[in-house]
Amino acid sequence: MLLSKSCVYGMRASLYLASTYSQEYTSIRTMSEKLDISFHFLTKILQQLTAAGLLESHKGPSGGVRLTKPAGKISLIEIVVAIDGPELFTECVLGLPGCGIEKPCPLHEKWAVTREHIRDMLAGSTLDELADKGKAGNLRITADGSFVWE
Amino acid sequence: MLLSKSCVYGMRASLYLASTYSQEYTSIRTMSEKLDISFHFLTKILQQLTAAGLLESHKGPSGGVRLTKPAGKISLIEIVVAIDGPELFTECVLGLPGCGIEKPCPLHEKWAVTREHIRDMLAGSTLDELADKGKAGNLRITADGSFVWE
DNA sequence: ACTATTTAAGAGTATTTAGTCTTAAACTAA
DNA sequence: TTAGTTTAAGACTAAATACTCTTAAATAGT
Repeated sequence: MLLSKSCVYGMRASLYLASTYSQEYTSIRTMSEKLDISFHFLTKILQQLTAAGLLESHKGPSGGVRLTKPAGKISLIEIVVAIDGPELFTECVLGLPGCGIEKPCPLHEKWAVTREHIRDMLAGSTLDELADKGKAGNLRITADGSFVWE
Repeated sequence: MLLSKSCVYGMRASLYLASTYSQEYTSIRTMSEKLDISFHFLTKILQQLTAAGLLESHKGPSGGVRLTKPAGKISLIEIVVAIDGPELFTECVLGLPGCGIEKPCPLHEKWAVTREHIRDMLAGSTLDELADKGKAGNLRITADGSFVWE
């Protein structure tokens, strides 16, 4: 699996937030229900995004979370790095510690190219671009396709 | 992590076998020591490659495993699919079941391109190409770099 | 036949990831 | 100030992955 489940859930929730265009806080409970993700688990994941500065949260009634930046300024790679860490883009595909120019593995060069391709794909995908595309085509972000963009 | 540890170990062992150019069986014990991989764990992994038809094994004294095809005819993708399965190349990056042309996720198209890039990289890397490169540059296939190509 | 060697197979353990549950703390509104 | 709502945090459980150990089966050499 390329990305952890936590990471994928974080991406889906971020897309949800991007789709609301709202300055208001969105409650995690609401998101968990619409996205069909366990509330407590989603809470933990969004705490990571909050700690990373991608979201800000507010407690109490009418509290919740919201993006700290315009959705057009947030790309998927920020979410991936915040949750899964930078390892995908820094580590050897054979898992060899310190694999680099000095003493590379046989796959080092090819993997470096592929890795950059993955990074570019994620860095070139902003939340608002994907949310707009999702809205326009009523695309799926839940397993059963039940999610309705607003 | 892109590939499981089992998969990475299977790749390293396959590179080892490719580097020996040998028609003989190589014992798993020897490989486990030179590659610094737990013997029993490596045995299990190589059983998967044997079941997939990439290796053939022989029991008893002077037994072991060997490639069933010339190393130039085996590419990394065969090892990846044999051990990690085809999911990396078939599944949605957001983990949505049945994500496809009919009802895709917002990342579907971009991921399809990236996925093919990864597949091409693995399909275009044969064991003998990598083993030759490893030998020529004394490249690393163990964590401590202690492995010596023969 | 017997013994040593080697892979096969299955049970068992450890670690990581995924997910749940409970309590605390912050906040809003009445 | 009290009650209800919401995120924060930590302990806990479940499942998947990673790894270990034991026994069986096959084989080769004596």
